[in-house]
Amino acid sequence: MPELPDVEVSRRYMEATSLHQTIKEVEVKSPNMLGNVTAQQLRQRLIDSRFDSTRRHGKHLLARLDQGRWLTLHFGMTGYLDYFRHLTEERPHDRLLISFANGFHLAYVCQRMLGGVGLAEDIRELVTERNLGPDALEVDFRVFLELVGEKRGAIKSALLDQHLIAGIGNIYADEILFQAGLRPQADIDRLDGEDLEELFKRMKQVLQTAIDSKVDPERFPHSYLLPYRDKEGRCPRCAGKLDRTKVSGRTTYYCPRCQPSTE
DNA sequence: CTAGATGTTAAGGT
DNA sequence: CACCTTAACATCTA
Repeated sequence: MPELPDVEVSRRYMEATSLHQTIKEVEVKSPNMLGNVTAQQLRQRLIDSRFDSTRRHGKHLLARLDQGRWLTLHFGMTGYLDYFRHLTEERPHDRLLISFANGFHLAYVCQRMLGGVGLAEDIRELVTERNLGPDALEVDFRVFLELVGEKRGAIKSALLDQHLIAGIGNIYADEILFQAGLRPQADIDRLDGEDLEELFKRMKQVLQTAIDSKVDPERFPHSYLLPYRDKEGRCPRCAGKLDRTKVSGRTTYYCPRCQPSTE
């Protein structure tokens, strides 16, 4: 679930469900997911406070508490939010459970526990602490060029590097490169200004389109790679068989015809 | 039973 | 230093 578009959709979900309600109870179900706070500190900060706004930076979601400070959530590979009324027995993957005065609950669910929960003074603190680059939806072309220009190696590695630009993960890196017609393994040094401009535009477009589609692959444009991203998958543009390889240690799908080698 | 999965980081090698 | 690959984290599914 959780790359930039997924986190943005979660942010809007939280915004639509969980603001301005007094927090009555906080249960830390998996204390090992807490980063820079203890369960006790987190409970103390949250209980009797209310969320009054949310922000996102890259794959991090932040919610401001009206008594100061921000709750920070990272979803790892399997995290999401669930706002619901009735608490049932079997919710094995709830890691943090927040209960509001109106009787509803907000659960931070994370099966694989690769994410994390913490507190931050403000967004700047989080960005500095995690050494994050600018958010992929906010970065402008000039800065994008500067950042990418100081990297070497495969272009996909640069897109995945949260310290360079924050928000893009394995799935959307492949989608962006497919839309830009660039091979994921392409050496950054071999890309010209036109390639980089196309990449920048497609990065914005793909991320925004995914958000607008509520990250539901069925709503994605038919020209998108994502639904075909599996063995036996075929290119939505030329119908040729996709290639599968590893880049930056991550499984990578691309169309060898529509994403020509820069050799 | 095994391999692999949307993330991040540490460790070792080139 | 900068890059690459691998393993590890905890858990489930094909």
